[in-house]
Amino acid sequence: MTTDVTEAAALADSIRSVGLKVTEPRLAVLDVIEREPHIDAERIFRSIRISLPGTSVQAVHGVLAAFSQAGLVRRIEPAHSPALYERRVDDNHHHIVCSACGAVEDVDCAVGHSPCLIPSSVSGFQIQSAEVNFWGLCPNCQTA
Amino acid sequence: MTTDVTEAAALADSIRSVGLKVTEPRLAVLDVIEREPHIDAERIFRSIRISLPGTSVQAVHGVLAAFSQAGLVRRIEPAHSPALYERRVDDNHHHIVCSACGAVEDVDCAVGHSPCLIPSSVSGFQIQSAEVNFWGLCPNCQTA
DNA sequence: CTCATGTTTTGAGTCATTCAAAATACGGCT
DNA sequence: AGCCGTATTTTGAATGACTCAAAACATGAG
Repeated sequence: MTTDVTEAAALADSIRSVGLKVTEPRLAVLDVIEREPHIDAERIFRSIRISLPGTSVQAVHGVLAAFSQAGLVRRIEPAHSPALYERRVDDNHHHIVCSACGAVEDVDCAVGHSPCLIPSSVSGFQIQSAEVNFWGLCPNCQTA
Repeated sequence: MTTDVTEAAALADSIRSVGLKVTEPRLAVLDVIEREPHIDAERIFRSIRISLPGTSVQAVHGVLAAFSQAGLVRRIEPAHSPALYERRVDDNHHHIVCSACGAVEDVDCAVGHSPCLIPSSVSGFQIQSAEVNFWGLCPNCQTA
């Protein structure tokens, strides 16, 4: 549950490496995201408030905004869900969401790197990125 | 700007065909979505309030909820945008959004019907649908 | 150790949407 | 053609997720 010293140092290093100051709230937030990917701001807040009694949800949003902008975490926004955050940031992977319980898992695209991500007609658009979300039932919800 | 009689009748028919009652607000909303796809609730409201002075945004949301549930319109929720509505509902097409101005265009997947939409590993999920959003710059925003 | 600047706190406000109760209108039936 | 039950809209309030702003505070460069 608790982070050991070397782990904390690693987190601090990643924060410093993107040019941000290392603070308690930032360490705590990054730690939670690392431990539980695809988590939303509210749940991050509930997770860190035990060790950081003075924190607020707004503070968490502030930290997350800084992290996202710095490229330290990725923010995903599946339909019908608040924004979720994860640390896998450099590979363009996608997600599968359980339409029943909301569980989220990472998915690598089947056809290689980004093949079907070059659509036939783009109406003159200059494509920058693609976002793919699968919807389905997770193993648990299939039986229930 | 105004809908002629046969057009109105066609709209009424599609509404009836999904088992919903035909009302002024519903006709107006469906008409606007047909005329301007990828429009949000607020803009639909502003568009119909001229001919329907008594309407409210909540009413529009009500109509849209009924339409979506009945499968008459499709609701899409791109990141950083309110929900958008469109009438193309039976083909699984995707969208490209301008990251500068928010313009949205339809996109058919390049590799056929839904090829890369079968991811390699699905963690035991039973896939129901896939949602693909491209992000880029529209022709206008490329020059500016 | 000190201080400027970056962060967090605190509190309020916004946007998109939903909920609930009362008023109203659609359309099947006579 | 008119009536009535029920679906729909109106009206008003409330929610969830997030943003904004000012004041208090902490980090880390010097």
